[in-house]
Amino acid sequence: MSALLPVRDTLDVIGGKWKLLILISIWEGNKHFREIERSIPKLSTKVLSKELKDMEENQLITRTILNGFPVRTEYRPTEHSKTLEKVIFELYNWGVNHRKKIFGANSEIVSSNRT
Amino acid sequence: MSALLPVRDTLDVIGGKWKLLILISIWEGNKHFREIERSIPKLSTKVLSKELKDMEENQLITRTILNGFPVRTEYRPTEHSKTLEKVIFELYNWGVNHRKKIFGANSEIVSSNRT
DNA sequence: AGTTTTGATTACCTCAAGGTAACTGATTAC
DNA sequence: GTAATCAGTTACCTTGAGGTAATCAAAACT
Repeated sequence: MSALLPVRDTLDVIGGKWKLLILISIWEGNKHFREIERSIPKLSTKVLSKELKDMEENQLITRTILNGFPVRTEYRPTEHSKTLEKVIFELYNWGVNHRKKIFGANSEIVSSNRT
Repeated sequence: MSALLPVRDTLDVIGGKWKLLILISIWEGNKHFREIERSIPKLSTKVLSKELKDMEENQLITRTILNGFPVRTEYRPTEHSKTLEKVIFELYNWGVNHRKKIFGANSEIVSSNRT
């Protein structure tokens, strides 16, 4: 069944290692390239650059170049990006519940095997 | 922020190319290995085998071996798996909306560049 | 004996996401 | 002139998900 296409679309938009972290960083108020980069440990400029492009294409953020002294770019979240909050909340919710189901009581202790 | 850990968990469980297709196939009533395999074009036995194991670990399905003639295994969806329906619906919903936003009117025509 | 069907496992290959690191170009400050 | 800061780009490498194909074991049928 390809009623799954829209699901795939969504997963493409928020999937991958960095997209959500970057989006949240921008939601939190980080506007400039280096600012966002510094707010996320281990994130490289190459990956950030690519992800920001993707996110702009998907209309999750806007990019504005401020001409001036040491050249600044400003990234801002769109209203459209805010509609993701509900989706993310559902994913979060299910995840919390799933952890309880799988690990029981000690959900916090087990499985910190992710970067 | 690692409040994203549960989100990652959820994405791990439903992410990847095949997991949702397999889950839906089982939801639809397919019970046996070959039956599931045949219901999903291009899915190889190796991948199916691996995904079914993952899904069993994540308590989305149960596996029962029926001893008999040409050995049969029975896969069945759990109640826990049903709690994913809401999540999938949200992903679907957002995806549909996103398509409209990005492609406008001709959402159906554009971007069938996925297998 | 040989083929078919079930449910897999194993070895090998491919490809894209992501990681590493060096470099560009513009401008201001030292 | 040299360094620093901003916003990237480019070339190269690594890793893991997934694809391909052969093989295994057990029983039933022919």
